[in-house]
Amino acid sequence: MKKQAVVAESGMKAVSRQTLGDHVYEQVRDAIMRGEIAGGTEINQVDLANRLGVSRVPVREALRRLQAERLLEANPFQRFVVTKLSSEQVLELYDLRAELEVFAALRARRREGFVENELPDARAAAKRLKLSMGGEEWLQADIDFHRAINGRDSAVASIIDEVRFRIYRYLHLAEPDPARRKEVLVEHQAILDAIERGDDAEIRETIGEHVSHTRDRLTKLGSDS
Amino acid sequence: MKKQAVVAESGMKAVSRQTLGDHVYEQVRDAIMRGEIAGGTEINQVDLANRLGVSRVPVREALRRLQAERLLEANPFQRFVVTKLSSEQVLELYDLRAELEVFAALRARRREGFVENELPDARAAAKRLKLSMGGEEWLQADIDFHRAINGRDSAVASIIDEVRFRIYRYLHLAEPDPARRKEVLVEHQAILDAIERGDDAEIRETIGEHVSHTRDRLTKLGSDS
DNA sequence: CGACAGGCAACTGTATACCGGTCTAGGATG
DNA sequence: CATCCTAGACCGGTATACAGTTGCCTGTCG
Repeated sequence: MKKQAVVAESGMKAVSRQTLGDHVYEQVRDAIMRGEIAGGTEINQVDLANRLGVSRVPVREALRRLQAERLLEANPFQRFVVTKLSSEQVLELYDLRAELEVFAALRARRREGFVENELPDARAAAKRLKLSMGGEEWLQADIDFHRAINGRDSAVASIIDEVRFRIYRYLHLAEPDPARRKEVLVEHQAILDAIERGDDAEIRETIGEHVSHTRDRLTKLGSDS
Repeated sequence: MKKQAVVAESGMKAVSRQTLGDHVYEQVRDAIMRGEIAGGTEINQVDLANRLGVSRVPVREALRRLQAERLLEANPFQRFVVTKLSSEQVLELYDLRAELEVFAALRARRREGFVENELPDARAAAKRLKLSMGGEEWLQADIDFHRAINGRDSAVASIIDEVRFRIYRYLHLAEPDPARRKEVLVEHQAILDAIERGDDAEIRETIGEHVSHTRDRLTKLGSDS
């Protein structure tokens, strides 16, 4: 337990350090997103701290952050609980995300340097998607794709991320189907083309298509918590 | 300093307790929103803890929450800094809020019980606005109005709140002008009418008007941090 | 046999003391 | 004058302690 202030010793480029709190935050967030911790689960701080080999303080800070992002709720008697979304809420957030993605894409395209920086990244992510049709990498590539067309480090992009975090584990259910994945590739390409062409209406339409298709799948998967 | 776990002794209805961390969170958040702590200001945890009469632990938790909401920025081993937004960022967030408000209003109106619950609240808030043309209460009434038409406890509403928190202190500048306030009243009434009538296009338009007017004022106020 | 009071264990929120790491202002040094 | 160095100031993190809640377990009593 004497591993205090662990500094990433990689290159001389990684300026941004990570605190233990950051680490805990990511671990828990990812576990929730992957669905490894079911909605409604209570979180035991001491247990979590032990499991991650840290003390309660960084754990609590991480949990507070997750609370602020609404991945956790504080239940009546001050216990953190993994937020459980009703299917209505999932759909609401999903629609919201669609709205935000369109908004972000339209703005990103107009930004200085988008064509030189983000667009190639989006293309690369689309390519990676094509390559990993069945693999683990698929979801990450999907995320990267959307992040690229949202315009990185814009305010909207960070909010989209937040929404994504909240619904990710429910989306999970809708995606692994190979047939659907093939469709996704086509839809992504359509979005890319639209952005490349710079046609606002077309951007709006293609993103809308993409999102509403996934939405339909979510709806079909029915209404368990 | 023996005021631990202070329970609200009001009715037997107030189930939710407030932790000291909640208190710190609100204090700091409101101070930032009111512009009492300028953007770029560094925050000293010990100092803040002393000033509020609590220990460092709840302070740190509160700051982490504010970090998650992007009212503060943190780099490890440096101080928390009050986020400073460029005028572009303010405008981006403002446009985003417009988008979100329309989205939220359209959805809220369709919801069961909206006409019976939120709509009257919106009317009441509009009335309070009319009464407090110059007063302190104005801003609170404005907030209440928007919250009501956003549909309380929807997911979108909470995100709108978050956006509002971030830009509030900049909006501040645009509003106190009496002439503008009179306009706001008219615009609010138009929104209310549109919602009451349930005409989607009109809702979209009236909210868009309202928001873009404020936006214009923000733009005119120029680009200081 | 069931209801109920008391007690105990498990947790949380908070406080306090303390440590090592990091950043920075300002003085010493060349 | 630029550069280096150093002494706080401050932060992230650990360990520990303690009060207040809650839920559960249990023994008692009707």
